Amino acid sequence: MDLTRKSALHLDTLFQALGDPTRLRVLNLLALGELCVCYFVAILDEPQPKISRHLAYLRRAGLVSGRRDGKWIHYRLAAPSEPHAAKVMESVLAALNAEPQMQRDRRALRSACCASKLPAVIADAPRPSLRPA
Amino acid sequence: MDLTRKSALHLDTLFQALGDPTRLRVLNLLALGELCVCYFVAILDEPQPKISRHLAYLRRAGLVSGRRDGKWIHYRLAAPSEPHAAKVMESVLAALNAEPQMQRDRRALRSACCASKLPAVIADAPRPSLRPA
DNA sequence: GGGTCATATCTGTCAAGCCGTATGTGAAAT
DNA sequence: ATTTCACATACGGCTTGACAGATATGACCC
Repeated sequence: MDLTRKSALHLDTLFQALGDPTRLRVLNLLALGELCVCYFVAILDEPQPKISRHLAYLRRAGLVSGRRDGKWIHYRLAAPSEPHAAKVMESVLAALNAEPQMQRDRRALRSACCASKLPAVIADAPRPSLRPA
Repeated sequence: MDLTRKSALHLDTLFQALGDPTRLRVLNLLALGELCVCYFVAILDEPQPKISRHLAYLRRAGLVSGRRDGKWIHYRLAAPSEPHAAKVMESVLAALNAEPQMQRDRRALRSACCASKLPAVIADAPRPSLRPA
């Protein structure tokens, strides 16, 4: 499996990748910093195969890249190389920031991260280091 | 038929609407000003039903609105009401501006507009008044 | 080695999207 | 009234995408 990002990112394929609510929720969380898969599963409360499929889609579209770390795979945002596309992504993340659902997700991630006792699914996973609010 | 724009424009549906090359080409031309359908057909060199279908899609997504004028129907961009979504659209149009294909389309429209002799398909249509370059 | 955990992929099903072709509609012209 | 013009929509076929559920991979631990 190739965990690095793929490709050219023509604008229409970029938008296809953005055209799904689950993928937007994933990107929204990634804006806070690198995360491993189990965090998406826990925070978004979706089945693991569903999360993995959407991550693979985002990877093929070149929007995220993954890095293996023992049992875990950490994903991070991959800024598009084309500067205008990067600008678009910037405004997209800003727009996500304003949505109530996305704000809830971010809050959930932040509090899960600092909690003394974690839910079982992510108890052993390496703690992400989130961007400061 | 309802030619006005529709609706709520949640971000994922916005991006679904942007996820097709023909629709991006249509939006790119509309950035120059209001246009009637036959101009899209002529400039993009695509069959008329195909253009109409994509215009209907954009209309349902709330990105364009139409106005009847005798036999012709003029379409224009409809800026999203939500300010962050409007920002996104702004950066999208800027990104389109940078693509060679889109630049070709715009040049083709500009020269078609000022030509003394028009192709038959748009010869009788009202001349659009484009934004200055 | 086997077992377990985190993650990825396969399988089958269903809805949605895109296309070309054919046909419908509404306004103008004859 | 019939025709014509500009545009919209309906129909059928093909492709893509989303999902749930089951299974495979790859790293770690015993």
